[in-house]
Formats: sequence, C-alpha cells, structure tokens
Amino acid sequence: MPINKKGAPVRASRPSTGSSANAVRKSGSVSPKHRGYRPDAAPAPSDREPKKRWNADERAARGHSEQRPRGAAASNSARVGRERVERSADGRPNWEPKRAYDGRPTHDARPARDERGNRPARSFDDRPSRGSDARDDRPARSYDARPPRSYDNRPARDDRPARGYDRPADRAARPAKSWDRPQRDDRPARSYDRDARPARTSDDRPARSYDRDARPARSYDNDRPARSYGNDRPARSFDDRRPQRDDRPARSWSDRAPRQDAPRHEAPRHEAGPRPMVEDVVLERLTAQAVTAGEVDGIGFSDLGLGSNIVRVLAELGAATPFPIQAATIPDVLAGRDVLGRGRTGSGKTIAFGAPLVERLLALSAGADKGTRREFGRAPRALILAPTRELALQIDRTVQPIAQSVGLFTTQIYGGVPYARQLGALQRGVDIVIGTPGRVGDLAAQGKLDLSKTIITVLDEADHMCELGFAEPVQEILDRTAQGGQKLLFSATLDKGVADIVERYLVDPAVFEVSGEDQASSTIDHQVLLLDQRDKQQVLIELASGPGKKLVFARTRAFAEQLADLLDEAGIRAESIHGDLNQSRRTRALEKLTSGRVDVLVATDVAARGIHVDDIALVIQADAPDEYKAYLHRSGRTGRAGKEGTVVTLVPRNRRRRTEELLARAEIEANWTSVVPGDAFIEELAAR
DNA sequence: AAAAAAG
Repeated sequence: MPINKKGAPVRASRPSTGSSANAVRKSGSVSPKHRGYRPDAAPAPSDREPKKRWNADERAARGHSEQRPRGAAASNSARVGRERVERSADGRPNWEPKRAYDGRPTHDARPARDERGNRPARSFDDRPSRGSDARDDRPARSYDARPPRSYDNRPARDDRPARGYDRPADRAARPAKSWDRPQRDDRPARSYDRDARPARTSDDRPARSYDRDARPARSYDNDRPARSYGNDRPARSFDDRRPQRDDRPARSWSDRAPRQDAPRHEAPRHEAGPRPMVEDVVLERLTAQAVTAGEVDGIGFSDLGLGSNIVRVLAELGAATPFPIQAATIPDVLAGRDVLGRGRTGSGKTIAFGAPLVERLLALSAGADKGTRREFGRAPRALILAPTRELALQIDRTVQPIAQSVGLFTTQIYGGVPYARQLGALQRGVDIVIGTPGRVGDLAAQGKLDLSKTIITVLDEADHMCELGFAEPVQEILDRTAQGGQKLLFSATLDKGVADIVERYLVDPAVFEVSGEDQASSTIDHQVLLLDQRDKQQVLIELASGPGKKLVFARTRAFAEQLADLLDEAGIRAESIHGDLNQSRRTRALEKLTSGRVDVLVATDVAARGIHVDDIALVIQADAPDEYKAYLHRSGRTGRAGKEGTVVTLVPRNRRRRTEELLARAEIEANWTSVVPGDAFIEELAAR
C-alpha cells in the first residue's frame, strides 16, 4: 500500500505553493487509470507512467531531488505533509509547470525545510512588505489559473451605486421574513423513525412559521419570568434547593411533550433537501431553568459541593470561582441527576461537568468498594464522549488533573492512533474514559472496553453528537453503559436535536442555561465582508497578515489545505488542520497555533467546536458555514471567557441572501461591508 | 454536499 487511498492524492498532489490550477483540484480529479493524474496541472501528463509516479528510478530519471523517504515512511509522508511533496531542484513541486509569479519571490527564495518539514523561522524583513503602501505596486496575483488581472481594468467600482450593507438602517428595514418557507409538508418522513414511536408527520403539528414575529417570543432575558412548567415552583436558591426537590412535582421530559404553544420538536429531519431548516428552531424547553450571573456572585466551588482537592485544582486551572453555567449544573450533577446544560461557547462547560463528575465518582466509591477502587483492570465508571479527537484530548487535559487530585485515573480512547497504549491503560484499569465515538464503540464491541460499570456518561457538544453520522454509534455506546446511569448533555447550541436521546436515555433531566448569555451580550464583534468571489483569496491574505493568532475556517478539507498554502506562499506562516491529516499532524498543527509558532491555522469544522486556544483575536470564515450552529461554534473560538474577539466572514455577493438568513437564525447582528482588496477597512480588521 | 468518527 504505497499511498493511502483516501488522503494521498490530495496531499501528494498539493503544491506547497497555493498555486493556480489547484483551485478545483481534489482527490476526485484523479483519473481511475492514473493515480495522481493531473490533467490540468501536469506539464505533460502523457509522459508520466501510471503507477510509476513515485518510483525512485523514474524520479531519478526525471532529475528530481532524492529527499523523499522510502518505504513505509515514504507513503506515510506523502500523505502527511505538504512539505514532503516532491520538488524539483528549484523547489517547485515536480508536476507543476514553471509559472511566472509576476516577479514575486518563488519557492526558491524560501529557506528549505529541514528534516521534520519545518522551515527556519522566517524573518519579516526578507519578504516583500505587505503594508498597504506596498500593495499597489505589486501585480495582482492569480491563484486559479485566471489571467493576471489588475484592479484597474475591472469595471470601475466607484461607478456602481453605493451598497448599503454597512448602513444599519438598511438592515433594520429588512424584515426577517425570508425563512417562512413552505416546503416542510412535502418533505419525506424522517428515515430513522423508530418503530416504537408512532410515525410522525408534520401534519399533526401546528403549522410552523419561521417568521420571528409569529413565533412565541423566545427570549432569555432576565426580565421574562422564569419559565415554569405549569407549577409555581419557588425560585431556586442554591441553599435550599436540595431539600425541596422532593416537593417538586415530577417533571419529566416526556410528559411535558405535547405543549401547544411551542412547535413540537419532532419535526421530520431530512437527509436531502434544500436546506436543513428543521434544525433552526431552538428547543424552547431548554429555557426551563435560567441562572443569571448575579445569582452566582459570591458562591465558590466548595459551596457547590466540591471537595477541597478539586477546588484547589480548579484554581490552578484558572477557575477560581464558578461561572454561571458551572454554578447552575454542578449541584444537580452531584445529586446524580441527568442534566442538560447550555452555555455559550467559552463559558466553562468542561468544568461544569468534569469537576462534579469526579466528585461524584469519589462519593460513590467512598462506601463499600473503597478497597477496590484502584483494582487492576477495573471497568471505567464514567465516560465522556466528544465529536473530535482534539476535543477529547482537550477535555482530558482539564479532567485529568481534577481526577488525579482525588486518585482517579483517566484515559483517552480515540481513533487515529495505535491501539496498544489505549488497551494497556484499559487493562491496568481506569475510572474515566474520554474519547470519540468511533474508537470507543470499536473497543466496546471488541470487549476490550467494559462499559457496564459506567454510571456517568457525558455527551459534550451533545447536539452534534445526536446528528446524523454520530447518533447511531453514540446510541450503541449508551446502550452499553450501565442501566439507569446518569447522563449529562452539554452544548452551546443544545437544541431539540437531542430530543431522541433525551427521551430514550434521560430521566427527568434538569435543564439549564444562563440567561443573558445571548449573542447580544457577547464580546464578539461580527463583521461580514461582501466581496467578489475572485477577490476572496487576496482579501484573506490581507486579513491574515496582521499580528496575533487567527483561525481561518474553510468548508472543505481541500480548500483548507489550499488556503494554508496560499497564505504560506504569501509569506504568512500557516498550518492547516482537517480530517485528511493523520493524527500527529493534526495535533502538531493545533499545538503550533497554541504555542504561537504559527499565527494562522486554517481549519475545517473539525476545529469548529470546543477547541480552546488562548487569545485568538480573529476568526476568519473564508467560507460561510452552512448552518447557523456552525457559525456560532466557529465564532466561539474567539471571545472566550469574556475576552474580545472579531469574526470576519467573507461572503461572495451571490451568497449574500443565504448568509443573511443564517445570521438571522443565529441571532447575530453583524456589520456588513462591501470590500475590494486593499481597502483600509480590511487592514483595520487585520490589525485587531 | 461536507465534515467528523474505526480501519
């Protein structure tokens, strides 16, 4: 297996130069007969023998440098790194025709990468100044095989009527009416309806309108009386809540279900369809118990019921006093209740479930089986599932020290890495497993991971974990955990998408969110730049050229890769992270951003959720996301823990409408600006 | 249609 089937074509073919004809290239462009065949890029494809492309003899015959590793290492590196791509002597990938770079320095000018693929630190002096003054005398750059274009021979922009996107009044005048879409009723019934449940059709629901005004007001403001489910429960206070629990009328998810004033959550979901409108209505029941920031003033973690060891570790982790979502959920988690928690991105959800989970495990083992607590080969008693490996790792970094402080052990179980180490840890025995659904389910099915003693299960990014590709493996895993075990579901965008899981696995869950934590109160400034599609890459370069850490989102792996090259080529050190990279590359890319060795990370949505990197001041969406939740999560990589942040979304004019709708659904007020490359406003954003 | 998650 010389080359990984999935990753290699893209990787191996990727000129590290963000080059022209690359724009449309992806693995699909490989002809079945010619692995790596590049009709549009290769100088003379016909002179290249299929299957011998990576053959050493041929390479030598073609006079290429011989740096490419052999054997297994070769195939691996071909997949792994853009720096491993074959280059001819001038540093240009061997398939790439010589191109005029308009006088810009080419690869020849860049220092060679060392053995590990790193280039020596770049000095900012040896590359062309990218100041705005210098920009004009640089010829326009073309990245996708278009003829070079100068801004001067385009139709003069100034002649066009001014666009009003940056005028608030303009936007205010536009009613949010664009999403009262009619098509719901003729869509097909949901495919994963279970037999046990009656088939649902949209007909038994009141017609849903997406018109904001027609919907029952959804507000998380403090000025609305706390929602109660038909009973006048006394206001919650942290001191007297526990004893009162028994007096409360039983509140169960299911018997609250047929509410008339809210749309039923069982709207059919559709694998195909013009747009996933269904996911847009936030589950209203989640507003059940709102905690305000003021409510938790003066409360410490120990007041919430956490032990001194844990409190000390939390302080070391930088959490001296609980955030609202933590204050809200910790007591109920400790009490053994199922909990649904919604807290804005960066609001401290990991500690909200991690700390009480450890404390509760400790409490549960304090009794009879104290002696067996560290028994060799013991089965884990808690499981935390996350949608990406990076997130699982990150959760472990928070939970592990907390667990360690009370003598409990965690281990990470996720894919993309060898089994041995994970199996070894499981054989020794662990208390808390943190992982991703694939490998966890794999090991569980193999009998290597015994979940039957798992009495606490956490779904982080729970709404995502309940979506199409995840729901099934997640449910299989949940089915293996201990009957009646405690379930904790957390997400910044927790919505009705979790209803199936909740109905099936949760009992009388406590539902929390933090009131006032909506987008309006966020510390994130949302900017939308309307531009010509063909200007996107240049504008991206200008945006990314400022100081500070930036996270760039692209919609596909190929485009993420391409943009990383583009930025690299433009003299901006950039890494990419996406699912086509092997785990060590992914980890390294993220680590490079965290450590500041690169300022720019170009990512697919693999990095959209949960990933915390300190001090990302700017999130750039080279592609707007498809879904409003993705927007919220992506933008939530900045503005964390109350810090300021800016999100810039690049929107081609033909996607304007769609983006407007998306932002409206996300309840985000963005500032729209029409730009062309070189605009001072871009520079201003880049400088933030 | 894409991305993620097992290999």
